[in-house]
Amino acid sequence: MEPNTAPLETGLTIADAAEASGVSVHTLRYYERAGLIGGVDRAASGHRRYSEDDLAWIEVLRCLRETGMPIRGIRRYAELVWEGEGNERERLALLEEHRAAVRAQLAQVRTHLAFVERKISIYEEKVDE
Amino acid sequence: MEPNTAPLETGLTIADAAEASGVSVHTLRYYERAGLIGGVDRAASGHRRYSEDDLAWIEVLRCLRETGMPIRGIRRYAELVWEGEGNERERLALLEEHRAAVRAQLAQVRTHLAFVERKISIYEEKVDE
DNA sequence: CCTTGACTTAGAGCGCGCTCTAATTCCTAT
DNA sequence: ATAGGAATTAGAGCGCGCTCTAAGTCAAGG
Repeated sequence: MEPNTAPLETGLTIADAAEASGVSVHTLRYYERAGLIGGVDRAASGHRRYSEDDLAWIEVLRCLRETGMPIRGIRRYAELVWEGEGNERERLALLEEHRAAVRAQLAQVRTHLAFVERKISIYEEKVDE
Repeated sequence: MEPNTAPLETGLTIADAAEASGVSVHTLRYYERAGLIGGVDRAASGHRRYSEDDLAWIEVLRCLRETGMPIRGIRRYAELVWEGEGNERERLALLEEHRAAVRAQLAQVRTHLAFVERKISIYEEKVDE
C-alpha cells in the first residue's frame, strides 16, 4: 500500500525505482537478467531494494541506450566497470567508439532531416496558394 | 525473330536499382509488398524495371526511414502521394509531425551524447596519469 | 483466517524491419 | 540443347528490445 515505509530497509522498491528512473519494472528486471545491472540489494523478503548508486547507474544505461548502444555493448561496458579499476583504457575505447557512431548517425539524420524540410517547404508553398 | 515494336527495356533491373539506391534487392521487394513502392514497370518477362522516378522515390523512402519514420507512416504518405493532387495539406501535416518527432529525438540524443562525452573526458583524465 | 496486492521467477510472446529460402521461370551464351 | 545466372513469388526466419504471463511467495489489513 504505502510505497516507501521501510525504516530499516533502505532503498527503493522496484516500482519506485521504475518511477524514479523512467524505466519500466519489466525492463529493470530484464536489464538485470541481461547483465546490465548487478549487485542490487535484497530485502529479507527477497525483494529488490535500489540504492542511489543503482539509480545513477540506471541513468548511465539510459544515456547509452537512448544514444543507440546495443544491449551487448552496454553489457561489455558494465562488465568492465564491475571488474574494477585498471581497465579505464578499455572503457574509454568503448565509449569513444560509441561516440563516433552516435556522431555519424547524428550527421546522417541531420542530412536526411534537411531533405524532409525541403519537401515541407515545397508543400507549404503549394498549400499557400 | 519478330520485330520488337517498342523495346520497353528502358529501366534498371532490380539488382541495378538496389546498387544505385543503396537498398538491398530483398528490401526493395519487401517495400513493394509493404505498400511503400508501387507502379514499377515490368519487362515482358515479368521482371521489374526501375525508372528514374522510381529511384527518386526510393531516395525519399530512405530519408524517411533513416530519420526513423516507421513503415506504417511511410505507407500512409505513399498512399497520399498516389492519390494525386488535392491532399497536400495532409502530406504536409504528416511530414511536419515527423519533423517534430525527429527534432525531439535529435535533441534527446544530443543531451545523452553530452553525458557520454563528459564520461569520456573523465576517463581521459584518469588514463592520462 | 482470508483476501489483497506488490513482489519473485522462468520463460513465452510480440512488433518491427528486414533477410532469407524454396520452388520456379526466364534469358543468354556456348 | 543445355547450363548458368538472374529474376519471380509466397512465406518462413531472425535479431533486437522489450513486454507480458503464469505460478508462486510474502506481508499487512479487515
